[in-house]
Amino acid sequence: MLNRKSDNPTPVYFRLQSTIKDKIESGHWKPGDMIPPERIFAEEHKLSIGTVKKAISNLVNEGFLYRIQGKGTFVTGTYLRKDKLRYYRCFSSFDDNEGDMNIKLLEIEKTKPIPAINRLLKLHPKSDLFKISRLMNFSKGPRIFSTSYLPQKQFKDLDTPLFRTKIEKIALYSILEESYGVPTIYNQELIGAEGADNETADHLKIPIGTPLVTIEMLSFTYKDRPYEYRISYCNTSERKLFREY
Amino acid sequence: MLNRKSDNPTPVYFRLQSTIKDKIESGHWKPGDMIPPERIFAEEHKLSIGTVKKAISNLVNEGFLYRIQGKGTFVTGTYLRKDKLRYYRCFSSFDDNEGDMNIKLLEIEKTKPIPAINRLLKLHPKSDLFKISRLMNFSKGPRIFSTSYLPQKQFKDLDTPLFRTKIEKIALYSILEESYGVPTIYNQELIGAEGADNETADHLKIPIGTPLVTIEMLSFTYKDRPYEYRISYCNTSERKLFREY
DNA sequence: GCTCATTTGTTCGTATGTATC
DNA sequence: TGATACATACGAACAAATGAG
Repeated sequence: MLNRKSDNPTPVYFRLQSTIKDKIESGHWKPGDMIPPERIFAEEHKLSIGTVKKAISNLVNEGFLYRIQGKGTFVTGTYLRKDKLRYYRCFSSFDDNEGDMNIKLLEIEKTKPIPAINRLLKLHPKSDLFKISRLMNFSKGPRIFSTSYLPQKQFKDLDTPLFRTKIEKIALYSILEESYGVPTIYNQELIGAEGADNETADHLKIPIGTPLVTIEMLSFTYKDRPYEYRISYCNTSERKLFREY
Repeated sequence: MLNRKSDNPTPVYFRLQSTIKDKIESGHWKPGDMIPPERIFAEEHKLSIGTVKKAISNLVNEGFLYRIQGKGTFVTGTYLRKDKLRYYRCFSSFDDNEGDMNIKLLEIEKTKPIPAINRLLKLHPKSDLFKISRLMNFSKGPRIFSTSYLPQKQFKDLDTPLFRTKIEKIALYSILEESYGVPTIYNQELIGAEGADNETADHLKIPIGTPLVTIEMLSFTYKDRPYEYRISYCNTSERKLFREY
């Protein structure tokens, strides 16, 4: 079955990796699921245990799986990649501690397509969107005003009361993963600075024109599929945005 | 020598990893150097080749080494980690191409200690610094004004004419690695927004008060030792700063 | 262009240790 | 305690790339 020679120079362990990754990306195995033990893979594909170990440990390194000795091998969800993926943390200096944050949902509504955003999300030009506006508060008041756009078709029912209450308590990416099986694999960002406009100044309780950091974020799930476009306006007068890489 | 049992539960391959890493971090093997072949490690430490392979491939995954089939195993320099470490790229939109950049050296001089910076660089409060000011130009003019501070003691002769000409042609981190054996392992950043002050506005040829992205960066080499503090002011009106993670 | 020694890459298989339930 | 699952370690055989001669 999975055998070398013939005319395919791809290593066996690599092809096994691909078949496992496919089952994850197709949703056959979901975040948190236990996949079959190494022994089973070895028997089914007539491979040595070492080759199976290599395939799995590569997927562990790539972040798709994690292993617990004595228990099994499991599919990684976003929450486990969080260290790498978590959005900006807020610090007042390099040696500061991170501040606490809470989220207020301002609005969640269905909107008509927005050409530039539909294009970024690789959607049909006529696909409708969800628009979610939120305010992030730190100790001394509102600091980040963000608006997210998601495909309506992919995330039905996101505007029901159930989700509205969840959104203030659980990170948006957790909801999308748990309820829709869409884990976050990576993000892209464009960062700029702008003076606060009327609406943003109002939300953040600052004078119009105050310099803000703008972060446009595009989030991707399996197979490089974008699923959220977000633009955030950050008041960094008290706390700046921290990143390590 | 490297043997299990006794009363040390640490895996053998892990201890071999540590001894190799030590030789790299102490400068015994420098970026670009070839380390001894697997066979030698196996013989010297009386280990099987598989165990040596595991230790080395872990260090490859951690980014300390890279291997070329048929040639050998080599110590990684910053230039090979560049994909992960390179500073912000400039894009006008998510699907844009990266713009070209050139660097102009404004000034390189010796300065007295600056308490806040000496503390961040973990230097003695009386250690003198180098101050390097540069201007990054993109197609449509100057866009980033940055000032770096480095320990004078660690980077002697950085203000000689030889380095002055190099700094405009080669990235600063390459110079520090090649001439002083200081590769970059990771960076920390604090990001904020500010209105341009007098001096910065002058350099970037923009009105005073124009919103700019400020990036404070702390660069680390082996063993979590900071070696550079840099503050950059970025005019993002044409091109924003791009990151993927 | 070819051969050969060297070095890493792949795959196999076995035995034993250790964590979980 | 036993069954199960992953972890460590050993070692052999062959493949594939590199570079020197």
